[in-house]
Amino acid sequence: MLDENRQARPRKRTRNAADTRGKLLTAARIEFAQHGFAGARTERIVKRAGSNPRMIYHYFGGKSGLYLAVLEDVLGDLRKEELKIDVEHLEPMEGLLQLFDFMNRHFAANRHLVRLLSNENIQKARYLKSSKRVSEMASPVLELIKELLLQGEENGTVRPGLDPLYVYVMMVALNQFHLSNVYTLSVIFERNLDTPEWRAGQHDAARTMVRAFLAA
Amino acid sequence: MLDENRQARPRKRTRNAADTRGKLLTAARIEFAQHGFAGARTERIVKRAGSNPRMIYHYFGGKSGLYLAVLEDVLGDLRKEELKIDVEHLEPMEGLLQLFDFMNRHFAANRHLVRLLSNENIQKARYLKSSKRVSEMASPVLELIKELLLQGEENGTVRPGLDPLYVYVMMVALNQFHLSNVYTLSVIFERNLDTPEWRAGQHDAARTMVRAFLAA
DNA sequence: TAAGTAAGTAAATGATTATTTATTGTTCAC
DNA sequence: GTGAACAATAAATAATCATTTACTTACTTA
Repeated sequence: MLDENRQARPRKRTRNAADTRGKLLTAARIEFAQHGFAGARTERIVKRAGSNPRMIYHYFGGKSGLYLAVLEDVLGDLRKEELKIDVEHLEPMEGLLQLFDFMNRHFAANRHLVRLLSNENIQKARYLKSSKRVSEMASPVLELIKELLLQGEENGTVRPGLDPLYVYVMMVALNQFHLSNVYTLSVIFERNLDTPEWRAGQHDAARTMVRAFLAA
Repeated sequence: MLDENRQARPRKRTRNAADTRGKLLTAARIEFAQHGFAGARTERIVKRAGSNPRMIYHYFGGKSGLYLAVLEDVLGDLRKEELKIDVEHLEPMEGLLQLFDFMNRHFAANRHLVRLLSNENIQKARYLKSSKRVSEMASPVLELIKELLLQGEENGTVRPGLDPLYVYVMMVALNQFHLSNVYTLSVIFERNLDTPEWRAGQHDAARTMVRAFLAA
């Protein structure tokens, strides 16, 4: 059986553009998240995708093009999820907290997103800047926060005069920081913070914090 | 004049171990912060330090050794600053808020620290783990927070039952996130967040948040 | 069914870059 | 002052890696 594959292996060559492209994209997402742009190796990407180097050029024009595609892909996913959020019918405070929980879930479930953004920041958003699709990615969540804050202000349940962008950034900070910094924190404090328990505790504390801040 | 330097330039060779080592370290700090480990180029480091490649091996054993030295150096600086903090004589709440302000100042003034940690996290603290000096770096701030929380709990000015580590991590998160993520945030929201004004506003909001959270 | 185009493979290439080698200059202890 | 150890330089080397070239195989459609 093995001998059959050993030397020649005619390797019935399938031909499926969408599939190959998709596999490269997924493999690249993992590689870039794990090593950053400069640390990523095309060879590893290609190997994981079960393809070969030439295909990166065929579909994406090169390593940079592939990287940008990954970035757009991942941010697109976030956007898609965000559009599903339905909190406008809730009490403002409850709505804002559910938004917070949504972020928490999304980031926890998409660690590569956090890593990719972290890496992209180190390079001062060099690649993201060159994306023609950025405008599509502006978070609809900001608008949502704005409305909820306004409603809450009106019915007296939310602290007045808050700037939506600050609120958004702080929410993301509290949900993302512990994820993107678990490793160094764990080493420095000689304690493994990369556990579901710790994350649950941190989310709890963070949620309390947000509520205390938003309350009138 | 120019001709004199042109071809031979005997280049009176000075000999100063501490100085050369220091210059390499500083140049490396900038380079690694700007490009991450994989993206950093020894050639650029050496050029900026006015030295030459061989010296990296002479003093640090190689690129990895230099990187680790930078990391330890930067964290050592943080530690040194932290030991100067004197807030134990203050009211607990005031003390905690001043701690928060200290962090804000330190991170804002040491952007490379933020970047280096960010990059180190992408690699899952690979190099930091191998440091023999990590134990020296455990932040004394954690103990400080613990004491202040206790005092505040006793005199009824601070919310009881808070875990110092969560408090610490959230404080760092609120002070660091907007720094390590300015670039992507700026692109996504099509608005320059890398300004003193924006940072001041964010610090203000964050401070209010911390106070609201800590209050009894 | 033949021609043309897209998808896929294998291997070479060429650039970049960390690391070494070989050598020279400087300092300091004795 | 001499020699041993250290510091510095320049140039070579060896490894790594993105990118190309040349070629083969599958699919489409006219």
